[in-house]
Formats: sequence, structure tokens, C-alpha cells
Amino acid sequence: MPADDRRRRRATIHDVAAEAGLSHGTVSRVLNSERYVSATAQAAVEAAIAKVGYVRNTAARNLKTQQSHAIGLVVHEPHSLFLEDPNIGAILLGTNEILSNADYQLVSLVIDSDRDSARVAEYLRGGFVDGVIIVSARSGDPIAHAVASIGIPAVFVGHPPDISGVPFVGIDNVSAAASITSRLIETGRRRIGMIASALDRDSGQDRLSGFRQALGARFDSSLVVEFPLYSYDSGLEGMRELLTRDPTIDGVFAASDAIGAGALDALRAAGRSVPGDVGVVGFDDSAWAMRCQPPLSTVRQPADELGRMAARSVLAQLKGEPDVPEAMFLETSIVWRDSA
Amino acid sequence: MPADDRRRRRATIHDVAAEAGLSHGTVSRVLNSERYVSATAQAAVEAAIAKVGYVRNTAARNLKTQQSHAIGLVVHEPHSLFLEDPNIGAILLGTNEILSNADYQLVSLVIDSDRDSARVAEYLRGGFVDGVIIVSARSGDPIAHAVASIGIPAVFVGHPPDISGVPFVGIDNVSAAASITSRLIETGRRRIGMIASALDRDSGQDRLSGFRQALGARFDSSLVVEFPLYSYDSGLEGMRELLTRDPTIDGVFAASDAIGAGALDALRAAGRSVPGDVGVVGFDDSAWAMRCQPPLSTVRQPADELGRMAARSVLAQLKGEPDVPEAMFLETSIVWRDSA
DNA sequence: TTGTAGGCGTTATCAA
DNA sequence: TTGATAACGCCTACAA
Repeated sequence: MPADDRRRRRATIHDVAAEAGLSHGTVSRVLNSERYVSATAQAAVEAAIAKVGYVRNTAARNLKTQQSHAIGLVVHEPHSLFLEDPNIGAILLGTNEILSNADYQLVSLVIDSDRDSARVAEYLRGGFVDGVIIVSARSGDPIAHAVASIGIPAVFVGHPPDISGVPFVGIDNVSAAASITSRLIETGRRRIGMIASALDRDSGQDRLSGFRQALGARFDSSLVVEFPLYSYDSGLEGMRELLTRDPTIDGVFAASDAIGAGALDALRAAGRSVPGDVGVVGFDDSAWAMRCQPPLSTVRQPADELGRMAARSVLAQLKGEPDVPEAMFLETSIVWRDSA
Repeated sequence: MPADDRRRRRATIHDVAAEAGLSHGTVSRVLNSERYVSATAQAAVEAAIAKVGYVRNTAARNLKTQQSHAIGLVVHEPHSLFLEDPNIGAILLGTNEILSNADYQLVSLVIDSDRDSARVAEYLRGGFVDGVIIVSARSGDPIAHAVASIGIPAVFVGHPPDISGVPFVGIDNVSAAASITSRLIETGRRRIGMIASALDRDSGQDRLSGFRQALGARFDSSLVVEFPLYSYDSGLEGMRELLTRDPTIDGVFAASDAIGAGALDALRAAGRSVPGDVGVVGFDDSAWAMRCQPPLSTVRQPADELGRMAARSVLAQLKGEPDVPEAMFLETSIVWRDSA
């Protein structure tokens, strides 16, 4: 193929207009499928577009319309967890699906430091995106507050405890946690502990609440250990600690599957059998759960659908739809495997 | 906060100019840190920018400069694997780090179907990105060919066997595979098989070549099974097949850790001990490897650095640097754990 | 060293 | 139903 082909100027609306023998105004109307275009004009324009290989110049469109046609996905998570957390990937994919069908571009913004935080806040303020989806915000999260104050269309996937007025989608962590804890009780466990985590987020708080609620009077705060991150290491260390506090412990609710996997390994190292000596349950139904020995009983959360809902919500806000619901909960279910 | 604050028009270069008592030409020069700006002007402009809260309008800039200041990251991988493959996330993070420091926006483009393929090709052709990084392309990949023909600055992370002339970064899969296979031999395994995968990619092909090369005359093609995907299920099924073909098999090279994890589970189900009866090694040093029972000996590949290198390469091409190397290899190392 | 003016490719208003 | 025409905010010759 000839080298000069590569550098050929991109076709504009004017080229299309010339080719079709019409004005660029008409071409623009066809492009935006407005009313008042004759069938003849329509056909001529379409043919011309194909002929000259026209594709719309986004920069020009964005400049004129004052919109970026992009939506930001803010993930506030240390890099290592970004890779480990199965929900984030699924949310990303679900979001991307809806957005790209609606001709919006998804821009991922990963925050891993305070510097990133400032950079992203500036980015949002700069109008680089028309809307924003915020995943796993914590209380006191600067981005969450920036968003609330900028007044840009936004939606939280899981909401930070200290913000209101911004729509969010999520699951009912309290009842899901209560429900899986109950089954630990029903299978006869007497001394049930929890490895709690991410208490600066609603998910972390609510899972702890649900646990407490299910146990009622039998709740024993000395059987709860807390860690900042939903990670394997938290599970490893947490389980060791729990074993020290009460060697007779026979049931554990891990706040995430990664934690559950760590707990399982700590238990094995301590010579306890699962589910024989100790029953363990997790949360997420991530790849972790399937891979553990034994496979983990856990709560399944529809992360991809969460992403889709979030995307639909921003889109609705962008279109100025009147009744965008502020809270949307999706159903969870329990997957019963071998660990309890 | 007053509601009208939210809708206040964004400051432009003109506002800054007015505030600073200069022309917008000068302001623009400061913004682009050009020569010929007096220290006085510089200071005045900077103060004015802070005062009016100016942030540059990307659309206008892009329209004028005919550049998008965005780089596409094309990931050609089914959604399910996108979530499982640890390398992809790490590549993404590495890429993002370099790009955002250089004031470029990373746009992730996930391809999961032929329709996506066409959409993305169109996207690239449309000038939505100034350059593109392509991960895990296969031979015959339409995107890879589109990129080559469009002539847009590009780089492959791992290169498709049938394209040349486009720079790529990668690891030496052949020698890494040969090296880990050798250690299987050195530890006394006699009947060594391989669960190969992704033979339509250089990584898959090369790992098989390395395996074959290490075994030399002892290579036995009946001990090689092939699967399209680097997945846990491939490992499960592949190991079962291998066991059927030769029950005396005592060594296995899994083309990825996910495959290795599957193989381990199949072995356990078949009542074989690892590393007692059978030695197993993987590839990637992903989270899978650590979590297996027993932990997997494997090849460590620096995925994040691969991402950084790729990003630097497109940036260099964009700047028109003369000697952008066409092939860049990064070192791998072997992580010896318990599975062999 | 600074100011002025023109145009990047759209969309959108207004006449025709 | 269509065609002119004027912005959108910025960069960049060129003139001063």
C-alpha cells in the first residue's frame, strides 16, 4: 500500500457535503438524525459518507456541544488490590458495555495516592468527563466530596457513609451478611467470629452490622478482628489472631473471599480441619472462592450488573431524566460449597 | 453552597488574559511553556490562572492541534479472561503510570467479539487516539492488521507471529520455558508433559518451542495437549487427558499458572501427590501460583514494567524520536516453590 | 517580547 | 426542507 495513503487528510463534513451536492448543514442534520431531512438528501449523504470514508471529529463536536462524551470510572483502591479484587474488573466490564453502546467513552481513573486524588479531582473539575462513576469510596473521600460539590452527574457503586444526595447502586450488605452468618449458626457452630475489614466503607460497616445482627445476644466483640484491606493477608493474620483469642472458635465469617482464603490457609497451618473443626464463609463469590481448599461458601454479588446499573444511572442523569432513583439495590444469593 | 455556583461558566484563556492585563496569545504561550515570555508576564499569568480557576479546554486544544492526547490500550481477550489474567491488570497499571505523567489519557478498549473488533478498528481509524498499545494479539488479528495499515504509532506487548514493522516489548518465552523445563529434568522427572495453550499467539508458540528445545530427543509429542485459552479449566481438562495418555507421567509444564492450578486440582482428584508423584511448574507468577496447594514453581514476568516500556515506546514514536527500538525484551526469573 | 487575526470541524440559529 | 453564517476555545503565524 502506498505510503502517502497513511497521511491523507481526514474527510470532513464539507467533503461529504461537496460529494453529495448539499450543504454541510444538511450533512450535520443527517449525522445527528434530526427531523427535516428529505429521503433523497438522506440517501445522498449516506452514500457520500461511505464514499469519502468520513468519520466524525470528536474534538470539534465536543468543543461545540461543550460535552466530552466520556464518563469517568474512579477506582479508589491501591494498585495491588485493584488487581486482586474481582468485583472491580466485573464492574468495569459492565459499565463499559452500557456506555459504549450509548456512544460514550469510558475513562478509567485509578487513585492510589493523595497526589492521584488531587489530579483526579482536577480532572473532574476540568470537564474532561460528563459524568462519573465512583467505586469503593471511603468516608472522608476527597473525590466523593469533590464530586458532590462540583455538581457533576455521578453515581456511587457502594456509597461512602458520609455523603448523601448522590445516587448509588449496591447490594444490601447487612442482610446478606446476616443471612450467611445465620447459616453458620444453623449448621451448629457455637463460637463464631468475624474477620472484618474496610470499616471506612459502607460495605465493611454493613457486613459487620449484619454479622452482629444475626448473632444477636450471642455476639461477642472479642471474636471480631478488624483489618483495613480486603486482602488475603488480612485473612491469614486475622485467623491467627482469632485462634489465639479463642482456640475453641468453630465458625468464621470472612468479610471477603480473599480474606476467607487467607483464613483457610491459617487454619490449615494450625492443624484445624475445614469444615470439620471450623466452618468458614466468605463474601463475593470471586475466583478465590472456587480455588480454595475446600471451596468457600460465600455470598454471590452481581458485580457486572452493578456496573451496568451505575452506567445507566449516569446516562439517565445526563439526559436529564426526572426520576433517577437515589438508591438501587441488587439481589445477592448464597452459594453453598464445602467450607461450611 | 449556592446552586448557581455549579453552573458558572468555565474560565477561558480570555478571562485569564483580562485578569492578567495581557493578551490571550501571551497566556497561551505561558500555558505551553514556550520561549519569549518575560518573567513578569509569566508571574502575572500564573497568578491570574489561579485566581480565575482556569483549566484548559481539551476539546479546543485537540481540535486545533489535531491530536487527541489519548492512547488506546487494546486488550483482545474474552471478558472472563480479562478478569482472570493477572498480567493484563499489571500492564494496564504500568501503562497508565507513564502515560498520565506525560499528560496523556489512557483509553481501555476491550475486544470480546468480532463486532467489538470492527468498532475498535473504526475507533482507531477515526483518530480518537494518537497511539495504541496492543496486548495479546493473535495471528490474523484484524486490529493488529488495521493498526499496521493505518500507520498510527503503535506497540505490541507480545507480538503476533504474522506482523512485522511494529515495535514490541515482551519477554523471551522460548528461553524462559526451556529454563523452567530444564529444572524439571534436573530434579529427576522422566516422563514430562506439557499443557500448551494460546498457540495462535507468540507466547503460546514460544513456550511450546522452549519446552521442546529443553527436552531435545526426549520430547514426546504424545505428552503435549493443547488448549485455546490460558485458563484454569484448560489445566483441569488437560491434566486429565495427560493422565489418560500416560499414567506414569511425572512432570508437567503448564503454559500458565491458571493452567497449573487446574492441573494441580486434577492431580489431587486422581490421587497423585505433588511434588511426590508428579512435579508441576507454571508460568506468570500470578496470584494463582501463591494460592495453589502446593504453591507453584513458576516463571516470573514483569508485567507492570512491560506496560511501562510499551507506554514509553509509543510516547517516543509520538515525539518522532529517531531510534525507537523495534524489539525490547525484559528479563524473567524462576520462582522456585513447592510444586516441583 | 507581545498583540492580532484566522481557522481547526462541528452544531445551531436564522432566513430563504 | 435546505443553505448561509456564527460561534465553541484554543494555537500559531505574522505583524508590531
